[in-house]
Amino acid sequence: MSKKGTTYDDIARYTGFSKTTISRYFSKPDSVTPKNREIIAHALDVLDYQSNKLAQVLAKGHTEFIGLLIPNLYLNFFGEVLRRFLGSYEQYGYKFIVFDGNNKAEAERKYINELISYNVEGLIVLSHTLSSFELAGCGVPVVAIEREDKYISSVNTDNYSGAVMATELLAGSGCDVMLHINRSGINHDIPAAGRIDGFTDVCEERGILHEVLTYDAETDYTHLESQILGIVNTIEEKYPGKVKGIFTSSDAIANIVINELFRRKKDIPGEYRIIGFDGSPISAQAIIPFSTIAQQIDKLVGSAMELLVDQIETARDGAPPKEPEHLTIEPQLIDRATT
Amino acid sequence: MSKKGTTYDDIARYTGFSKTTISRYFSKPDSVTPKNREIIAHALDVLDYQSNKLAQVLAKGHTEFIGLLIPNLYLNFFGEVLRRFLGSYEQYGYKFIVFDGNNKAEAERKYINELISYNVEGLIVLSHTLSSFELAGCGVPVVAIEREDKYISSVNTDNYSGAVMATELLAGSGCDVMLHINRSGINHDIPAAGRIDGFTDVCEERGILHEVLTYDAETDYTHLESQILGIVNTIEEKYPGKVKGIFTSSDAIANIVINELFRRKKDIPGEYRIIGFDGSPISAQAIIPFSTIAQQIDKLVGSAMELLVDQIETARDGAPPKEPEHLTIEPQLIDRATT
DNA sequence: TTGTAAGCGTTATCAA
DNA sequence: TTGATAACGCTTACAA
Repeated sequence: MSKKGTTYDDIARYTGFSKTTISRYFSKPDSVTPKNREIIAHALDVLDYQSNKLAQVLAKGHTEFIGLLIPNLYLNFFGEVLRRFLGSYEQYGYKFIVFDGNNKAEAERKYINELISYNVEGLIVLSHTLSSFELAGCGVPVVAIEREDKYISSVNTDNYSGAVMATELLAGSGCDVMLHINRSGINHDIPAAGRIDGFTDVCEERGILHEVLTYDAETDYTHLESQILGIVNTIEEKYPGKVKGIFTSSDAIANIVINELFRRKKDIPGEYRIIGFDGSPISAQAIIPFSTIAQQIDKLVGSAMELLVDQIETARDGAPPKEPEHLTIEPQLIDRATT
Repeated sequence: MSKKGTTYDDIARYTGFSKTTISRYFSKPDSVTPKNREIIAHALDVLDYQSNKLAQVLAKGHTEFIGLLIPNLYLNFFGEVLRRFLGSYEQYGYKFIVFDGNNKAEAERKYINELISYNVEGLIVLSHTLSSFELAGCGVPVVAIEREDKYISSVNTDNYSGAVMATELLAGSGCDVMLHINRSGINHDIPAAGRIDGFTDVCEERGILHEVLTYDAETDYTHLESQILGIVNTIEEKYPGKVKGIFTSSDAIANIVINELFRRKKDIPGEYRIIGFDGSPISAQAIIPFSTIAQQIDKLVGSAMELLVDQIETARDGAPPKEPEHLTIEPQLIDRATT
């Protein structure tokens, strides 16, 4: 360290005490006489002491670091999640080392290794590139959020129940046909698959005409937009004159749909009724603030931290790891002008 | 550490070499015979060795940690900035410990102390709560982005030139009156003040009727929106029938203005011409994708990293800190349908 | 209440 | 090419 670097040794020399006493001044102040405490406090001040957590960590064994693996920050959802985790510092005292894996498996493996070698005590994983099986074997507690989670603990939004709420809201208002827009090739083991199932189940139960329309994994916004505009065309052509209820798998998509319908001067919520998913800011900032199924991000994050901290603490005690635990957070219906 | 924790000692014992040789195997492989290298490699594999960077750091003195202090992640700008910093890992190898100070000075001080005690080698500061004077005294190199920067190095968008571009674009298209919307009480020592100056200077130079309209620091989106809607009313009442050029200090505000004017079926870009600032996604996703002055976030971040890494390296050599350096990045005009 | 000494997992400096 | 040995800054028995 080329920095100042006042150490316990310096304080000890300056005060005439031993290193141990200085250490105890911090860890067990009561075991030092008030008078000596003052002496040490003074020395600390004079020598401008800055604690060195890293040395502390090495000696003691826990870093209070948590590794955070996110897929991107472009989507508001992940930014919001990250913000809550960072904010949890006040409550839990864990610091976060964040990596953006960019959906590249090799990169994510590398980052996990980096994280492990910095002795992170746990991992929060939001990216979906690596299998939970692989993650389970990385040597530290792992908690997943909204991703495939067979072999690791996780916290997920109850996507199925959210989809049911959305679909029932639309169905209840008497739509002639129900449409759901989602990405193609959604695998059944990821939580978000519940959005499709919930939609389909409600429609079938009620015997309403319905269809799931899909788009390919987007490369960027323009690509996504052009695909969605294509879907809007399809809908217009296929269901003219009918009252259409549209449930989109994200707010970003709902926004594109609403913009286009608004430009075409369609009647919302007369001919079209629309509801998104996520509860991201765009739902409130769109040309028509729209209804959405809001994920309770604070609860997702809060539960994830509780799960992880609990596992970290049992790991510290040398106890064997517990069975993976899966928590579920209910989403909330935000009813706005589009339904 | 309750974890596996294979160490050089274990490898040494297993192979019959000394700790030193194991260390050298990693740092100077050439100084170990190929044959012995194989032996060690094999032991590493068998014992499932995971390197311990923390111990390495303690011994060698640099952490390759950079502390990042951001004001929030709600604004897309900061999320995007964070994303680029995280992405710079590939190039520079620095890890980031991120804190969200939430604009609370006490919290930020505390976080800086935390960061220092984790031996971060440098600090990137985007939050604007603490003075650059205070930051300059924190003992490690600091680089600021888009904030007051008198006593520390910094990278800023050329806000003045961006405002000039925006204003000239509007003025050149023949507006009767020019309006600029910005927050009230902008201090003159922050870079963003250039947005007002650029606007005013161009208008005065060209002798165009102009006005700066301000709103109070927002508490949340709804609060901001209601203030902006008030401003839109003012504009409508004050300048009926005139061709109005509006330059807003952010894309978020431009979006609110455009939504409202669109709802009121105003002619854009006939009666109203609008340009935002930032280049955030909303400018492309709005009901009318709008013109904006885009900050080149990749360049801001790239330059900040170069500045900081340079300072970190001179600090490692024990050299005295250099004079603060101030870099400026030109923003880019994105010309869309609203101008 | 205080001090001694060993240890945490590396790297660095000498010798051999 | 390899190995002792002493750091790095702190914690933690165990003694005093």
